[in-house]
Amino acid sequence: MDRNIVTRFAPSPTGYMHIGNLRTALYSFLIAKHQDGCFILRIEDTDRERLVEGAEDVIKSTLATTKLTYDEGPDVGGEHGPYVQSQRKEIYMEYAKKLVESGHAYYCFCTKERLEQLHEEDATGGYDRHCRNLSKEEVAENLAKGLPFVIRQKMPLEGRTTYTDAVFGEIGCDNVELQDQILMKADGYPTYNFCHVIDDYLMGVTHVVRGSEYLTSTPKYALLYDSFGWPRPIYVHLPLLMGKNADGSVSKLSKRHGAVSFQDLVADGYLPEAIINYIALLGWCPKGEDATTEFFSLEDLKKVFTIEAINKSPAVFDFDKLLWFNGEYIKKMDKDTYLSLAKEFVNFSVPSSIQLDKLLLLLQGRIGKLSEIAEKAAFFLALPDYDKSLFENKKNKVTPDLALAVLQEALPLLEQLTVFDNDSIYNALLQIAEKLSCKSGAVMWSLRIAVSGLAVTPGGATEIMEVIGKEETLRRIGVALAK
RNA sequence: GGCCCAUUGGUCAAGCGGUUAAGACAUCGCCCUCUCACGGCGAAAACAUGGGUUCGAUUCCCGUAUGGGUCACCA
Repeated sequence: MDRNIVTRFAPSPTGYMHIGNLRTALYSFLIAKHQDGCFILRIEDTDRERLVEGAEDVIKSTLATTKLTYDEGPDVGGEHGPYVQSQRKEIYMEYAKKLVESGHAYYCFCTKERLEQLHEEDATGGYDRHCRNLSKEEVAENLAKGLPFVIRQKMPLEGRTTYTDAVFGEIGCDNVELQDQILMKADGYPTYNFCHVIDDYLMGVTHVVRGSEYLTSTPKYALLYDSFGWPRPIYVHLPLLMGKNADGSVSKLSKRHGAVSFQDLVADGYLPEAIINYIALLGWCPKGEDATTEFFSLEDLKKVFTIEAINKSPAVFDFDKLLWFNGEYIKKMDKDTYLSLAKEFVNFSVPSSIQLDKLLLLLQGRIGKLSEIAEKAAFFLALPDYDKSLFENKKNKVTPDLALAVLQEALPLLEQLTVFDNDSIYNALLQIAEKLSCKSGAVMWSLRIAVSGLAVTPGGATEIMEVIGKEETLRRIGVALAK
C-alpha cells in the first residue's frame, strides 16, 4: 500500500448502510486498491441532531463483512486522524477563520427567523447576503456581544467555475447561481460543504469518489480549494442508483423501494459476495473481452476495475437479477459452508425423523435466497391438504385410477425396504412401472404427489421419501389412498 | 422554475464513424429429466426525436422531447 492514490469512504452514521452507499464505498475502495493505494474510512457526524446510537458500528461491520478493509480509520488509526469529524471540531473553525481573514468567507448574524421569512417572500431567492459586507467593527461588536453566528462562503458574483470530473467530464456553473453557503453552523460544527473539503485536503485524498448528486455542488467545493490555494483533487462522481416505483417511474433508490440496506438484504438471505458482485456491475462494466464476464470476486474487481469504465447514466436496481446472482453463489458454495449458513435460516422446528441436511442440500440448487428455505421446506414437515385431482397429469398419462393402482403397489414394496435411501427406493419403484406397464414418470408423479401434496416440489419423489423417512412416507401414501 | 446530467430491448449493459448492434437477468418455446428446478438449445425484444458534419452515423455537434439530480445551520 502506498499513498500515490488515496480515496475515502465518508458516510454519516445513519444507523443503516444504504446499498447505494455501499456501492460508493466499493468503488472508492476499488479505485484505490487497483493501484495498491490507500483507502480511508471517515465518519461524518457533524449533524448533532441526527446522531444515531451504534450507527458507526453498522458501518464498520458492513465494511468488515464485505471485506472492504480500510487502511486508515476510526478504529485502525493512521497519521491523519482523528477520523471522526466531531473530534476535529477545532480544526474546522481554525480554517474557517483563515478564510474570513483572506476575504473568502464572512460572519453572518442573521437569525433563522429572518431566513425563514426570506424564504417565504421568495422561495427560490436564497440568502440575500445581508451580512456579506458588514464592517470589521460591526462584526467585532456583534462577536463581543456574544451574538450567535455562522460563517458563510463568499462566492464570486460573476464569472463561471468549472472543474473536470473523471467520469462526467467538464462540469461548470455560473457563479451567480452559487449561494453564499454556510461553512460553520451556529452550534460551532461545520457543514458537510466545508469539513469534507478540509478533511480531504488534510488527509491527502487524491480522488473524491461520491454519488452524482454532488455533481452540481462541486464547483463550490472547488472554489474552497482555490481559496486556500490548495490543488483540487480528482473528482469521480458515480451514476445514481435508482429504484423502480409502483407506477413504473424511477427515482433515487430509497427505503420505499423495499429492503435497500445491506443488513436488510443479508437478513433476507443474500450473501455479501453476491451483493458486492451485483452492485459492482451497476454503473460499471469491464472493458474489452471481459465485458461478457459477470462473476467477479473482490480480488478480481481490484484487478480489472478502472475509472474509465464507469458509466454516466443512472442504473435501476433490479432485485430479480440480484436474486439470480445470489442463487448462483449459493449453488457454488461448498456443502458444509452452505449447511451451516442455511441452518441459521431454519426458524422452524424439525422432527427428528426428518433428515435435515439432505433436505437443505436438496434446496441448495433451488433457492435464490436463504430465507426461501422455510416456505420451500414446509411440505416436508407437514403434508399440505390437497385435492386428488392433483394426481391427474397429461404428460405422464396419469389418471386418478392409475395413481391409485401405483400407490397400492408401492405400499408393500416400500414397506419391505430395509435400506431407505434414494437409490433403493428408486430401484424398487421401477418394478411398478413394469408391472403396470406404464412410464416410470407416471409412477413417480403419483408418488410425489402422495408424499408432497404439491404439484411443484424441490426434488423428485424418491428424494423426498428419503428425507421424510420410511414411516412418514408410508403414512402419507396411506392418506392418499384414503382420498 | 433556474442550473446541471443522462438517453442502446422491461432491467443491467458491450459498442468508442462502416457490426447480421454482443452478453446477462426477466419473459416465452423446445429438449433432457422421477415433477418443478438445474442444465442445453432457441425465440421475441433496443440505438428517444429532428436537424446538421461526413462517402457513411448508434457512435461527433446543435435543437427538441423524456427521465433524473440539485437549489438546507442534511450529508
